[in-house]
Amino acid sequence: MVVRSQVQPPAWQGISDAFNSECPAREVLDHITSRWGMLILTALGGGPLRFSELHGIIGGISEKMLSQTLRTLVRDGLIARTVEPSTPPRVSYELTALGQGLTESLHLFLDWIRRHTPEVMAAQHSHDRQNR
Amino acid sequence: MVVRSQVQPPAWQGISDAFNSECPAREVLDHITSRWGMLILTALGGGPLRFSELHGIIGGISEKMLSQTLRTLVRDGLIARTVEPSTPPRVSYELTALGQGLTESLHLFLDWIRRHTPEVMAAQHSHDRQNR
DNA sequence: CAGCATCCAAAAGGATACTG
DNA sequence: CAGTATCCTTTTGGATGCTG
Repeated sequence: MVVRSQVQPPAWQGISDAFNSECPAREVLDHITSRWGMLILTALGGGPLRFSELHGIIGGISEKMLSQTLRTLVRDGLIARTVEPSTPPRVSYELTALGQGLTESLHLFLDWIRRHTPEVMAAQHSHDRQNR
Repeated sequence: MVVRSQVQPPAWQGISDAFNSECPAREVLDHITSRWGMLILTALGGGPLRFSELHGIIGGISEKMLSQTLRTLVRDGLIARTVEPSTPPRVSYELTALGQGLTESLHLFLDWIRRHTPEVMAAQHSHDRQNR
């Protein structure tokens, strides 16, 4: 998942460590900003949800990718998985304290997107007219 | 780039429109959180940079992906491309007003990652020991 | 320098079928 | 219900070579 570039200087210091492809922060960034990671984390911001609820809320995700992304995020300590041993089994996912802190900055980011998507669409159309 | 799922209800209303795979906000989200988009936008937060400077700063990116991602972000109106007609040509990229606003929430997000990467790594190792 | 075009390898991701 | 396993398609992305 992390690109290993051999030509990096040994102790690169920049605006963010994530610029360094060797840094573990880059892996964390990749997990969170993966195609479905951000949507899953944001969905759980409203409280615990079960597998099928997540599947219903997030449009277009396959069961495979939901389960796969959840596993990664659970391993990262951002999401907790709870199993109620019943039949049928009830499995719910919720943000850990760590994940909770993350989603606060995440919400600001998604809010920005929601508010400014019209401007971006306008820019796209304007750009497409230029290059016709 | 956007997944077209036909079973979405016509007027889905959720926490964020990005949950709807039909919504243009999802495309904007994908562009920004694409593998290199976030790093490029953050790098430009410090001021205008030329193509080769970006290539040097962002570890592991190929010229192809840099150029491709830049084109998308320019089309989205987040980045401006300026050409000085000289030989050799000097092309510089900088954030537009729109892109500037975005990077503010982006910085909060990357800051969180930088501060909490150690906790995530600890969680990963703890999780790996559990499932050994 | 700042790229685009082409080709190819690798990874991501979807559909389907199946399990406890 | 909550997944896993398999297969297969699509997408991503790197390497290389070429251009104004």
